[in-house]
Amino acid sequence: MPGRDPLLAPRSTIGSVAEAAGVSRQTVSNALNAPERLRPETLARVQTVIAQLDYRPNEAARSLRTRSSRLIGMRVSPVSNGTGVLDRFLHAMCENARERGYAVLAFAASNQDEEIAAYEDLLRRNAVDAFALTETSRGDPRARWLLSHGAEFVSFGRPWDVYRPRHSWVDVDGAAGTSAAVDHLVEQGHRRIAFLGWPEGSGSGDDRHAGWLAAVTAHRLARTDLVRRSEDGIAGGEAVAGAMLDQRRAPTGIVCASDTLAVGALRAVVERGLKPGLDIAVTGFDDSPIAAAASPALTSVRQPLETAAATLVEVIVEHVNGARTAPTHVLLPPSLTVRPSSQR
Amino acid sequence: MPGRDPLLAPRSTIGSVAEAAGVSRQTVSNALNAPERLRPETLARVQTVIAQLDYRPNEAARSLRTRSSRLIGMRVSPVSNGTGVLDRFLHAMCENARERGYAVLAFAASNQDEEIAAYEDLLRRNAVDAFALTETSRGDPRARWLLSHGAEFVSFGRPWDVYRPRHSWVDVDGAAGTSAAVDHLVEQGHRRIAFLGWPEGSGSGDDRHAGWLAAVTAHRLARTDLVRRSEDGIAGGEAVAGAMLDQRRAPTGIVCASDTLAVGALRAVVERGLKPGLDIAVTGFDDSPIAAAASPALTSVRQPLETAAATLVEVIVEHVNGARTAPTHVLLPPSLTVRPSSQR
DNA sequence: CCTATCGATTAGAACGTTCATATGATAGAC
DNA sequence: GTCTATCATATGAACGTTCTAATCGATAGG
Repeated sequence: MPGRDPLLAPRSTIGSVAEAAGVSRQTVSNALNAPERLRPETLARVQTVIAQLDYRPNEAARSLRTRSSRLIGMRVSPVSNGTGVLDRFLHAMCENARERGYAVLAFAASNQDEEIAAYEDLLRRNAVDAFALTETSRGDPRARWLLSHGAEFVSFGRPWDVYRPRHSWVDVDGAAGTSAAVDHLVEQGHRRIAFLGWPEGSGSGDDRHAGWLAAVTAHRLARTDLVRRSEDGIAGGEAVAGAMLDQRRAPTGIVCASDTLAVGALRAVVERGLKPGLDIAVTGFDDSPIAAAASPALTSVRQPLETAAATLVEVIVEHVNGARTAPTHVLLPPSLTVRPSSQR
Repeated sequence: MPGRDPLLAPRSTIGSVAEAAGVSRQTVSNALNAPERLRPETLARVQTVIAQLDYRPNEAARSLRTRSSRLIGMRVSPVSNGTGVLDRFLHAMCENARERGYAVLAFAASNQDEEIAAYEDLLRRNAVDAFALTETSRGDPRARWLLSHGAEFVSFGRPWDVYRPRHSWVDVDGAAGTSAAVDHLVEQGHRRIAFLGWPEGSGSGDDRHAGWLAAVTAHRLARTDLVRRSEDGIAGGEAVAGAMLDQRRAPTGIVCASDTLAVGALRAVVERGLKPGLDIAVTGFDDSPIAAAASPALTSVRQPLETAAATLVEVIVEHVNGARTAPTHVLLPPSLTVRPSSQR
């Protein structure tokens, strides 16, 4: 750590390093960017001086010359839904980006139009090299815009309405998650297993429903009268799950599309004097903090966000530096965090 | 929106705008940065051309020349404690930064040493203009390092161990929050009100305890045997609150230093066959998603994070552009979100 | 009418890096 | 011994902006 105040001390540049090492600026540049071009002894000498002066290349100058900022743009959502999924994802993105010499530029936008305007602004200003797209939806205009403007990006989430997407994506297999939840409930001896999800039309919501349906079919279980839908929210989950518990052939297990719906379902179970876990098993999705805080603690599908972010950063960086051109699609399996809400 | 692919089309520069408008580059620069220097008709002409070509200044070139990146660095925490406080804060930072032409560079660091190394790296690379410091603690080495290296920064959180800090900070008055919680419980008719907090030594934890103590004293309530401490966590809160409920003169209200502890306390209440809200009132801190999801929903102290972020960005930007030199200290009052856990 | 002052605009350099190309040295082939 | 190929390093230009200082024209004062 240098003892000098960097604002008062004259900053070291590639020129001062070159002078001190008795080589040209280009040789210093090569020492950093293409060390194999230097004779070992020259390399060692330059590296010593770099270390002594604690030199770091000026990012703006590098960026101006190479037209690359080594920044990945990512919108941070205005509506925090409380699951913390995107925050975990953002953190993992930062870690992985850092390992590759990149950083993450976080920006806010209150809707998709504003987000696209921010894309355009950041691109034209040469402020970012690429974007990470999150919260993809059906008919998402953002991917279309980025594609038509030749911008580099990778989405976290599949483009649900495109058969053969021309851009890379990384996603978690939500259907596998709800299937695993059904499998787990079957192991616990349940035979009537319901699905509590969101209104039809959302890509990930329909995917989670499909996973339930596939598993229930594979286990040859009943599936009529066992699907209910509600907007995300505790109150909605409570109402809809309650109605289902009151029906003639009530389920003994409820697989939910979110932790919030699952907490609502748990409330409905308790209100009716039933024992959650013992009488009625409930599972959630995302393994958010409220899953661990619920009473009883909630079994939940956990997304491998760290792996997803690592993959996404890797693909983005390779797209940016040209090492990868073809669209890449990666689907990761989630895991099930088992807690008392589904155990007898 | 331009119909052209920005990667294929030749990008417009300040030079192409100048040519098209029949003025010099500097005049275009002035049109953007000091419009008052231009004759109104010249300004209008240049602005028209800028709009036609949809010109945006290259950020790297600007940054190189002015030595300012218009980026605010902020570490995103590796350990997400699940409250979502810092995520709400980050989002609010992004929004306010954007309004002032700044953006937020998010970076990861797994401990304070690594965080300081990241500061040094970003500063020497001229990658950021300033930092927002979060999660301040007693004996925090980060502020000292930044001060001694002449870096601009504002901390979210007071430096608890410094009498007259030489840097600006913005914070939320945690003591006022726990005081408000006590006042509220008194209004609900409670007389024995306990405090459930963290082990002594953390700045914000001690502050929250002080607020409880002040309010309890002001109301002339008992305070012996009414303070318990535990590491943050549901299990810890449950154990410690349970022990307190079992004691001879048990409290009827429990003010907690976090939502997690409060959820634990609620469990202890329910386990003993007592009615939360009716028999024993519980309050949390941070109004995190688990407060709304708890059963019964948890009364909690809510921090004005949006205001805090707006203030912090304003102070940072003024420090950076020299409009403010003296350290500024802003303490914001929190509010109490009242829910069933504290109501009869 | 000459000069001083002021406002609007321009010219050229500078920021610190990397790119494309040139140079010099060394070694191998004939 | 010269010619070529190859490797290591150096040279000068370029990236796109803003800074400093200069220029030009108009207005006012003597």
